[in-house]
Formats: sequence, structure tokens, C-alpha cells
Amino acid sequence: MSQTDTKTRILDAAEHLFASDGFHSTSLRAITSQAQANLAAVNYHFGSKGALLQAVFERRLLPLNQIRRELLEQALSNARQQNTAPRTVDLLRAFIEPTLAFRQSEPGARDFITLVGRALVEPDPTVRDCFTALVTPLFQQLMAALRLALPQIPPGILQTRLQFTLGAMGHTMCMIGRPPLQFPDAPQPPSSAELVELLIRFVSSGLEAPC
Amino acid sequence: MSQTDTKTRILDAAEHLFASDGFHSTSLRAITSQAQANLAAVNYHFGSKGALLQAVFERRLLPLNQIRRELLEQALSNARQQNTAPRTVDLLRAFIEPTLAFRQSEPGARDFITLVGRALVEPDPTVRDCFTALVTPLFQQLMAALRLALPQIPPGILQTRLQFTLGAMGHTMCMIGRPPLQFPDAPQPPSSAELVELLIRFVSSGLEAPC
DNA sequence: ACATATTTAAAACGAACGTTTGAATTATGT
DNA sequence: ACATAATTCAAACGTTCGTTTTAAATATGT
Repeated sequence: MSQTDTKTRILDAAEHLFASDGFHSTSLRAITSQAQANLAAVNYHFGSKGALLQAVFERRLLPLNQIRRELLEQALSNARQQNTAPRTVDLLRAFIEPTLAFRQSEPGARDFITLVGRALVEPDPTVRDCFTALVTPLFQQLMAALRLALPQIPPGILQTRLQFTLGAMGHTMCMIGRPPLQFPDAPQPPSSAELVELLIRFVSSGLEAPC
Repeated sequence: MSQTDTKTRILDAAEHLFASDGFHSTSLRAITSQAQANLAAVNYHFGSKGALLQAVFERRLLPLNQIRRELLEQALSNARQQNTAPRTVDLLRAFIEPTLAFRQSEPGARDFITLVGRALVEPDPTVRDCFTALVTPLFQQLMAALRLALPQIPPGILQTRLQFTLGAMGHTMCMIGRPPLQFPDAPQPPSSAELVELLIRFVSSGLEAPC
């Protein structure tokens, strides 16, 4: 076995190329070439291109969602202990902040975040479904927690606002690390940590707004 | 010439299929088949697949952005007349509301909105660039107007918050009219008009939040 | 009406794709 | 060491893609 085995090298290359070029525009030949592996290695190790994408998602998302789930439950138990409703910003932070920490943890993680942001609006069900299946349970947990934090907001409206939140998050995750297209005259792009704080401030204000 | 000429039928079919399946996953054969035209008609009338996409964007976006620009300038001139700063919600409404009116004006418009929402995070520069070129000027105009409405927000932060706004808008435009994936137990999906009001409320709260 | 330009049509082009095959190679277990 | 399993490799498969070509059909202008 080499320093990093073929399977991992393929996952890394696929993660990078799927993120920068998209799923359909990335060929298995480009992936195996960058991974210094044989073309057939993808079908040997993963079965198909779609199964490779699923593996790319699962490798990162299973541990990441586990952390988010723990932080979410911790915020809920803290509130329960103090006999208060959980705070919106704490719930959002549990959901958003691990993404940043993960992003800075390893080089390939940057690409993965882009990939996730794009999966939300992916037209192909093959791509979108294998992603939503991984995040829907956690997302519903967040929704349930937010209903405790914001009991004055009707559930239907809260749900819609959570979709807005998801959109802002996803778009941010996609655009982070790319040249700012809309405003070439950016005064100074915020750091990742600042960006997370700005995002939490933005969406918590939107979620908490009186009806 | 038939009731609707070939060029228009191709534009309609391309709009629908690009929106539902994505640019790369839609073949010219699928488009010309649905348009009841010959395969070569696309290259004859438009030159290439990419040029067809550009035509799809321009047909809708040029008139739509014209309306948005007029409403934006109208809100600004109203404020000037009253010697007050423009209101954030008015500026946002000028930008968001025409999208809804347009969406309800003709059947194919629904598809187009989905297409626009997706173009924001499109990995392929061919697709994204020909879209951003059409909206960037208007977007910078909105940014300039918002700086008048929110002078207390530092420009850099306002810019970042406007990116969040764009994300929430784009995601909403993508998801509108699709089965709500995240929450199968939706109490009652909001109408398009309600959705616009909820979106404006959400993003204006986020934009106006104290730093 | 006829000459001209425009549009449609069928067929084929070369390229790139995901996948499969079968042999060669390498690692594993006894 | 040897038999066996796991992995790598080059090559080819069949399909689909965007585009081009060439001829037929249709509309246009005088």
C-alpha cells in the first residue's frame, strides 16, 4: 500500500474536481488522472461514478453532522438546565460554526464545503438526493430546536425562514474562497471567522424578526 | 412561419429543460425534440449551445432588469423628493417583487426563475459568466442605493450581507415550485406573494441589524 | 413567374463519456 | 515457497454528445 491508498487519493481528487467543475462536468478520467490511479479503479473501489459521489459526501458529512448534532443537543440541554428557551444564535452557531472549523482543519475540506453549498440546488436527483438524505434528519432537529427558541413565530413561517437561512448558508459556502464576482472593488474580504459571525448575525435577525 | 416560430419554440424548450435538468445534462436533441424542430436548428439560429443559453437569459433578463432598474430609481427619487434616506424595504421590493410578477405573467417564466437561481452557484464559467454579466450592473446599483439607506452599516459588512441576501433569494427562486424536500410535513406552503413578503422581511431584518 | 435568400431536414463526423473485460501484477495467508 | 485473493492495468465496448455538411423545401422580392 502506498502512503495514501488509491481509494483515498480518488476521494480527494473527486472532492476537489466535483467542487470546482461540478459533478457532470468532471470525468472519471480527470479524477483518476489527478489521483494517479487507473481509470478502472473508480468502478473497482466504488462501483460507479454516482457511488463515488456518495462516498465523497459520507466521508466528510457523517463526522461533521455528528459534531453538529452534539453541539445542538448541548445547547438544548444547557437551556433545559436553566429552565429557559434555547437562544436562536446558540442553535445557529451549533449548526454553522463546525463547518468553519472543519473547513480549516484540512486542505480538501475547502473544496468539500463548496460541493455541499452547490448540492442544495443541484438539478440532478442522483446528486441532490444522496446529499439531502444525509442532512435532512439533522435539519429537522434544528427546526424542532428553533421552534423552542422562537415559539412566537408560527411554524410555517419559521420553516420558510429556515429555507432562507439555508439559502444564505449554501450560497456563502459556495462562494467562499472564490474571486468576489459581484464586487471587484471589495474593500477587504472578511476572514472565515468573521464571515461566520456575520452570517449568524444576519440569519438570526431574519429568523427572529416579528411577524 | 408557424404560429410560434422555430426560434421561439427552441428558446421555450431550452428554458424549460435547462431549468429542470441543468445546462450540461440537457442535450440539444432533447431540446429540439420538445420544440419539434430539427437538431441542426439550434446551431443555425443561435450558433452553439452556449449561445442558446445566453439567448435564454437575455430574452427574460433584459426586460426584467429594466423594470427593476426603473423601480429602483423611482424609490430613490421618491426619497430624494422627501429629503429622506431611501427605505431598505422599498429598495428590496424594487429588486424582488418584479421577479414574482414576471413569474406569474407567463408559464415558462417559472422555469426561468429556477434557472436564474441556479446560475448563481453554477460551476461552469461559460454558464455563470454570461449570467453575471447581465445582472452585475444592476446589482451594483442596488448596493449603492442600500448604502444610502443604511449609512450606519460599514460598506464591507453591507456587501457581505448583500451576498447573504442574494443567496437567500437565489435559493428561494430555485426551490419555489418544487416539492419541499426538507420538510415533507409542511403545514401549508406559502403562496408566491406571501413568499416574497416573507423574503423581504427576512433579508431586510438581516441587512438592518445593528453591527 | 422566376431567381434568390432563408429555413428545414437527414445523415454523418469526431470526440468524450461511464463502464466492462481479461490479463498482469502485487499483496496476503499458511 | 506456494496458492489464493486483492489490486492494477491497458484496451476496448457501446452510447451520447455538440457540431458540421449537403441537399431539399419554403419563403421572399421583383
